[in-house]
Amino acid sequence: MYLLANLDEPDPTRAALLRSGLELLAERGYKGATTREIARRAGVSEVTLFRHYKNKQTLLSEAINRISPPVNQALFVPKGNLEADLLALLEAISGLLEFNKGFVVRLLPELMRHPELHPEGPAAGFAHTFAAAGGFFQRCQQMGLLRSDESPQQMVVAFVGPLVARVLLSGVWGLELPFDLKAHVRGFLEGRKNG
Amino acid sequence: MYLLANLDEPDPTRAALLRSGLELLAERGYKGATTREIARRAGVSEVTLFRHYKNKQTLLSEAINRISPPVNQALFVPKGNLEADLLALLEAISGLLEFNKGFVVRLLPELMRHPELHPEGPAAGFAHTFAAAGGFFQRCQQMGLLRSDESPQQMVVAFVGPLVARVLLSGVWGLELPFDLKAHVRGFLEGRKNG
DNA sequence: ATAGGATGTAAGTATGTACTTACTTGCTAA
DNA sequence: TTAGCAAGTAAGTACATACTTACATCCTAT
Repeated sequence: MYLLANLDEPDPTRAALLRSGLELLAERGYKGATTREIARRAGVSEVTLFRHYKNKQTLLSEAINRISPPVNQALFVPKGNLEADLLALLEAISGLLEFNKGFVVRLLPELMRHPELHPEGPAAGFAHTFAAAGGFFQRCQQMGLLRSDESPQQMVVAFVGPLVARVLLSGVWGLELPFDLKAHVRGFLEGRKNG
Repeated sequence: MYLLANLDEPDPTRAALLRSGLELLAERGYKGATTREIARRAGVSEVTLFRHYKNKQTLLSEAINRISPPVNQALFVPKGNLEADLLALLEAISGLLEFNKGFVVRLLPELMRHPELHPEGPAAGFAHTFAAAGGFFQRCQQMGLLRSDESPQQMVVAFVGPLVARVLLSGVWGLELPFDLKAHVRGFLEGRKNG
């Protein structure tokens, strides 16, 4: 069960197939996600899978195009206390990444290998979330809370990037690095705040 | 041809097999890296592959355990001008990541999926490089150049993490974010330097 | 010259996988 | 009660893959 997989499919059979297809794609890759196992994990027969989707690629492609990361939009609006706002944002993203770490790290590269699975370009959900974070920093700059000698996008990378790196290092090499969110906010902020 | 794949194998047939095995593992995943294609790309017959390695897993496992990232060790010693030292370090790591980005992003998750390929734990090369970067920051703290309210490891993550994240975002979603190394050093340093 | 070692070619085995066809079962709506 | 729809079971097809066996060829060192 992954937070990122918010699939929105009323038919329970199709929903189960989409979900298990996505899980297996992340766990075992495109070739490793066999139709037999997708069906088994969804609790239906393999024949039923092929009655609902004309082939494996169609099923997985549909599942991927329905992913959307549920980040609370309110967090992208600065409320005044910058340090508190940043910490809340960082905690939300960190929690989401932590909860979905296996999923994120394994699924994304599989999508790189199989562009035919997302022909409409980068999944809309991710691009949107990223843009929202950029908007947050831009607003902080306009309000004079942050200096403007770095682009908002660069700030997103500098602020959130370490979390992504940590997920990778932990997932791949088992390197569980201590990382204190408050200290990161402090270091980030002291190097960028105005006045 | 990847910088990260510094395989050190004198026998040319074995070297070619290790290299093409590693490339295909990154490009197509474990299942997608077929012995037929590994042999073809190495310029030998499939039978020769099995004469040198008892099976596919042994070949790929050996290839993985020989990877070592060639980072110049001298860069991990602070020379005095902290801003210049950090920039040099960041540029070296950034260049290495950029040059190998497809490789890094695709190979690492494949290793997560197949722990049997690196049974001895995290590949020595990576762990060593990471520890060296931690040592750099620790020395800076001892010399009084950086504050000590963050651990050296946390500093590594905050400093290098954004580069890793950028490689991921660019490779997976095609999001080419501008990222100015000098500005990152400045922001990082201003939030952490002493005095 | 020749023996040994590394390689190639041809063929084959066993298995797994995507996908199909034919027939049966059970639930639901008229 | 019954027609129809969604699902299951059983079996099979066609193909790819990991790995093997048997035999021929070439190059090199003695």
